[in-house]
Amino acid sequence: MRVSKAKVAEHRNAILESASRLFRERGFDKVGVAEIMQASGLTHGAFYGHFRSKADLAGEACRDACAEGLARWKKTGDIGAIIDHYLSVEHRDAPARGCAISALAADIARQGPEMQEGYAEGIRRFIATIESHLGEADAELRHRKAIAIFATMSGALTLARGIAEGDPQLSAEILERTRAQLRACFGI
Amino acid sequence: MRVSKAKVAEHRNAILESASRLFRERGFDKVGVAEIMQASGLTHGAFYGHFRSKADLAGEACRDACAEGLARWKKTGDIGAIIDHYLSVEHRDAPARGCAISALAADIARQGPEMQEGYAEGIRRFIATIESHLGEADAELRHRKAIAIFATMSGALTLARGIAEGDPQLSAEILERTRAQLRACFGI
DNA sequence: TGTACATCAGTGAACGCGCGTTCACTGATGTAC
DNA sequence: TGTACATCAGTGAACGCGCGTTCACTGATGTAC
Repeated sequence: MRVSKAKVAEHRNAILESASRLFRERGFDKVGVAEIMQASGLTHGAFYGHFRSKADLAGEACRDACAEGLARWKKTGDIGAIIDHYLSVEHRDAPARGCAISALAADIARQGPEMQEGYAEGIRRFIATIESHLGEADAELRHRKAIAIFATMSGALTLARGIAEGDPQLSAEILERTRAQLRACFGI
Repeated sequence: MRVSKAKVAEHRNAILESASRLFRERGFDKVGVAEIMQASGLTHGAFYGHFRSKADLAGEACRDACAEGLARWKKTGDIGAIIDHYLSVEHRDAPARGCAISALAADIARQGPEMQEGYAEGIRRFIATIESHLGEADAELRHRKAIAIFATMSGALTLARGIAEGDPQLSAEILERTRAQLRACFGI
């Protein structure tokens, strides 16, 4: 049955939110259209009234998740606090509400260039945000440092997540040591 | 038709090799049993004479790929050379023959603890190998540095791979800047 | 060494399953009068 | 404002497809004599 225009917009947002959450949690391929729609309180058939395809939704959900993460970073304001949260056990265990870049990296690498472009834009913005928080005067050096910091953060998080259940001790150690090393290396 | 014992061993090795290569290239879920068997010169039906399941093969292939990478690192002997190769465009574009930790991280995170354990063991060994190449005298600090270096390397490679097609310029930049920053930071 | 037979690796058809996607239908919404 | 009708968001059955896995069969290998 037909629903009001306000409801349509609500439903679209619900689908995007569910997808953004579920994709980060389990990856594009492990989440079905039907599951996303159920999580949104709808049936699978209604999906194609909102999005052209699952891939189309993935692109939008990815962009949304990036924007959400950036907004949180910008609100925090302090690079030390950002790193501490990023490399925390809490962030490791809650990918659904965490950094999209880290959670979706592997999935994106296997998508087409179109989708990678949006993702690259996200990476650029995250790096720029780190840059804006660094005390380094030399712009060139500041850029280089920001790239390395982001690579280190996302790398450590990915490693920690990969063994969170299989070797929780090493997982926590990677997060903790990387945090300490980043602080020491960049005087944060 | 029955084949000789030597052939059986050959076939098993061929399956492991194909799987190790294909899994790193495209991930566990994007490679089918039939494709692996075809790449090994066999038909899909013969698979279950060699392995209990696809998951079973994934575990063995992952262990093999880790061992292969470690052997290469140990042969290189110089941490600067290891980093330069790891963060090269060549390595980025050849995941099939590259570091298994980086290529399989996302897949492993979604597997059971059993598989994660073998993977964690691989990470430990890679970190230990980096440690053995560092000039740092303090053991504690050496360990910390090795963890951070490995996190940085794998993180930068993952980011670079995620946007290799969508933004090749940023992709190459991430590799290059991270290389320079690692050398500067750790005096390599 | 030669022969007869049991073993078993490999083949290819078939199975059940879940997936993305389509579509005829339903009934509430929005609109024209 | 009230009514009659066109619109269209949502439903749920159905589709085709590819996947992991099973299994009856084949025929070369390995073995017992």
